[in-house]
Amino acid sequence: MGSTYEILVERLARSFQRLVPGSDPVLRTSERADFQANGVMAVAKSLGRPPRDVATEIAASGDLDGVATIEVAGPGFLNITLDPAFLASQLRALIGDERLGLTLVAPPKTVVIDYSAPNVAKEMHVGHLRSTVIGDALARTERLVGNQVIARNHVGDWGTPFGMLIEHLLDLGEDRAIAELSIGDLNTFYQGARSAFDASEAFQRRSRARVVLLQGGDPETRRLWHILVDQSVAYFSQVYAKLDVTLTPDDVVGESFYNDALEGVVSDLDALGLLEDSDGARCVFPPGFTNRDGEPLPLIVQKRDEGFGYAATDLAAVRDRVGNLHADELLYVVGAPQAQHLAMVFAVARRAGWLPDTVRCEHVAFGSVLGPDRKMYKTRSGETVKLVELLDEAIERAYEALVARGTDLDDASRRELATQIARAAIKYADLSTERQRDYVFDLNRMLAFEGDTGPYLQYAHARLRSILRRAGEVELERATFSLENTPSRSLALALLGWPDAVASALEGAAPHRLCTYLFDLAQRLTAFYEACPVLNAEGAVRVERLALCDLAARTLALGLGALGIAAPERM
RNA sequence: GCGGCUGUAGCUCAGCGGAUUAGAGCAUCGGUCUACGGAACCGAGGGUCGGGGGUUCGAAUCCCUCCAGCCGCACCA
Repeated sequence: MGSTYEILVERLARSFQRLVPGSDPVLRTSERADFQANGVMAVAKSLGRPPRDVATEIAASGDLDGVATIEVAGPGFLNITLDPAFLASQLRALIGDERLGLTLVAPPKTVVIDYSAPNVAKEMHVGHLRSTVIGDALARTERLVGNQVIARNHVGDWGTPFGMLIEHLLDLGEDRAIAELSIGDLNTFYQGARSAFDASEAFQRRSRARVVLLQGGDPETRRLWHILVDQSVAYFSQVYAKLDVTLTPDDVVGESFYNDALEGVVSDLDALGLLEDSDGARCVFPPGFTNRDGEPLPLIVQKRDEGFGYAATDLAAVRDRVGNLHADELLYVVGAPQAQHLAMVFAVARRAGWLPDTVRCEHVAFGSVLGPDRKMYKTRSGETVKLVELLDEAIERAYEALVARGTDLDDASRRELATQIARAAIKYADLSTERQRDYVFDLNRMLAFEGDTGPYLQYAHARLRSILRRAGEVELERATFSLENTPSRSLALALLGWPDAVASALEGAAPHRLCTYLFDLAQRLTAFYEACPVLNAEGAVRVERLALCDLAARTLALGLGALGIAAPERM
């Protein structure tokens, strides 16, 4: 069974397609009725008939009998109002349904999501926030609808900087280096390597020689490299735990993983006749890409020095994900500046036959996190801001707010709650605006308990839970859903829209649509509280109102969960 | 120069597969109620939807053009 919206579309489409095959009712929610269908005008146009005439015919078709009534309005809109009995039965069906009407994808798809991607031996900073948070929300939402998610944390664990990093590790001594890395002091380590490299030509020579050893597979060098990787991955895991992100060390499949596949990428492209030599570099020139002189733009897979560019790695990753992991969908949660590069990689992969048209492949691009000055978010001294420090500050502020409010929690619980609120604040602020936009990082606004914020939604949920706790045991199955007034009916309609909100968020890889839905739900709740006292009501009315509260609470919890945000019982 | 993204109320943002009076939050102003959790609710003011053209009965939404900001445009990933 589909959502209420889907049922309406399906039934309306019968009339529409009888008139014009392939036409769409263009069904939307409406302020004037429960739904409105805007597709009549287009149909009337192609038929050359007056729109109102066509609308009247569709209204009289009986397609919505037993479900809703249709009223013709304005130039030819169909205003649709659900029959009370149908509405009630739709709501009753949600009571025993853990997923609240959300149907599982059948058969499940395999979705590979590439996100987070920090660099080994480098601090995680705000630049990684968006990829991590958006990617994790998409992963959770995909799992919620039954898809199999394979997370790929494409960490930067290879390349010329590793010569320098390994030499620095040796200079520090293994023990000291490990100590520095294990406490997450990656900035100090990296900057130490950097300044040694900048200061000493001898160090530079050693670094270059070390790169050669690393690439040549020298066992001792590989061992040292592994130390860097393992320590970093352990640190990343701590950050993910603090953020409540589902990535694990198993999801780390770094650049180095593809090393053995790179030669194959080049030789296969060559065999396909796609490879061209340009200034000594081996390139593919996908159509439609030009450089600043209007000449074809190359995707460089092998550099003049025989080294492989990251395009080769990305192509190998596509092959692995499609060929070995059998992905039905590839999502790359990567910043907008990479748009051209990824578009070229995808284009080449398609041409090479490594990325069939049946596989959805999308660059889930996002804008930057800005500081108060609307420039890239940096510290006053111009350095990047550590992700953990950002989170710690948010936790501290949330904690203080809880203290000031005087909640009767023990300190450990208060800590935990503050952590949940802080995560909610930061994640929701990131997820709730349209991905492609830049947004200004403003803890005050994010942590506010009013307005369109994560904490507000958590609060809306906690408030419902409080009511439900006080109500005690109630047989919600007995709810009749008579929906006696506008606020309760409006709330009910929102509850029925949950599956559509999830579908829409997944379709556009757009978590903000889910945010918008949840915030709208929370707002309808406040209107509902005003008009419908719950605990003071009696009999069937009380049961119905409690049932609405229960459905709303569960919808909020499920929705927040899909975003990676906890829904605490009390606040 | 070419390409991409962004430009909607004082501020932060939805809406952009065209459709009935352009929505929300914050802020401002004015109200409500011994509160099922006042971290509340109700109401008001506030917008040439960056500018200009075009398509259409109808455009914030589609097309063209211009302006502004950010980003990308061959061997660092």
